[in-house]
Amino acid sequence: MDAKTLCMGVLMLGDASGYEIKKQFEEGPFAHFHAAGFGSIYPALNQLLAEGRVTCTTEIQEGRPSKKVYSLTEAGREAFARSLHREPAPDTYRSESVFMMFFADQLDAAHLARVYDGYLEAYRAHAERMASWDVDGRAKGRQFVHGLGLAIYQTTVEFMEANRGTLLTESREPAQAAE
Amino acid sequence: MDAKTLCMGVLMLGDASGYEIKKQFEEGPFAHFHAAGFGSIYPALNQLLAEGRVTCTTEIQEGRPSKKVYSLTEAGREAFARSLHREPAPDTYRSESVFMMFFADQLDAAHLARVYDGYLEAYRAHAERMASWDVDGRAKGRQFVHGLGLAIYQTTVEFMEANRGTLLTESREPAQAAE
DNA sequence: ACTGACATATATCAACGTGATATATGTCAG
DNA sequence: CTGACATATATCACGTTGATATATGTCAGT
Repeated sequence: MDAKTLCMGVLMLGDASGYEIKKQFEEGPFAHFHAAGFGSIYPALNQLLAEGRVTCTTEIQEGRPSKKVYSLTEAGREAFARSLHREPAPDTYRSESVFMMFFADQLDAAHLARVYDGYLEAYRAHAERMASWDVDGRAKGRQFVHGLGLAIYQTTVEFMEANRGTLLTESREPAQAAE
Repeated sequence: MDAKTLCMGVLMLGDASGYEIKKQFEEGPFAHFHAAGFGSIYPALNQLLAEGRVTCTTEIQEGRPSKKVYSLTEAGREAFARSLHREPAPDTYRSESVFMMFFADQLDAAHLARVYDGYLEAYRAHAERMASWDVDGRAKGRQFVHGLGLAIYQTTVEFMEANRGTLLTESREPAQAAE
């Protein structure tokens, strides 16, 4: 999915600046199944502007730098709908942490414990944050995606809590406290 | 994780050609948590060769094109161990299908059903393929990663089977047979 | 009053990876 | 003998990633 479609998707939920779009991919409803950085968002917004798919208004704020707020045009909504009807590319999932856990035998016990507990903690935080969202009254697609993401996060946390002992050799060395 | 480390990881399990390394990321034990294409594998192998981390032997085969089989050197094994002890980058997961499902309201019923069932079928196939692997006697990291991947695939399949009706409007239109 | 840490905000760029394409050998079914 | 498929290596345009630069303003500590 190209950055332009991703930006249009966020703008379908409401007007936003480049900075706010990035936050949607970090903390918002898209966070668990897609990402985007400034390096792709800003060029994408400029292209969308040149193509007439968004309009841009500079908003002067008090106590903060000004921001450029982008808004989808009718042409933008149509282009987005067309993008949604293409064939989806296969999922990609990449985890350096899991790659490391795969080679647990080659790892220092302390490093393995740090990676493991860091990973578990990150997923626990994701699961808790998602569980706290209220999706009542939202579009059914959004509710479905929320439920699916939550189920996957919870499964991961449960599996890792249940199998921690099988991977980490419970040593009494001072490698215990995760940094 | 850079392509060089990924290639070294595969070579830790045994000598392989570039083509075989790619297959490991498509069908092998790494398939569900990392990917790599020819465009990154071949340059990575050439760099590893130049750095003395692998050796290369051309194997002439009957009934098939010759292949270049790569083998880790001691320096390669050490470099790999160092890579494993760096801080892991956060996971990235990206799914165009889930992005589309998020916007279910904006989709044709036929397209939505096709995306949904295609996705479910793909995950069912992954789950079945992984369930058929025998990991007894393998390294404990490998067993752990296998169990985690399987749990996630199964959760996804179960969630999608249980919630299909909530997202797809069960119409009696001829949009039924998925292409 | 000053410092450092943090949050908001836009923008750019080298380095890297993706996905498509080219090339070549050989099998197998129709 | 044609087309589809699998094996096998290689390259390249394009887009993304992750780091860096720039700037404004708040807040807590010294």
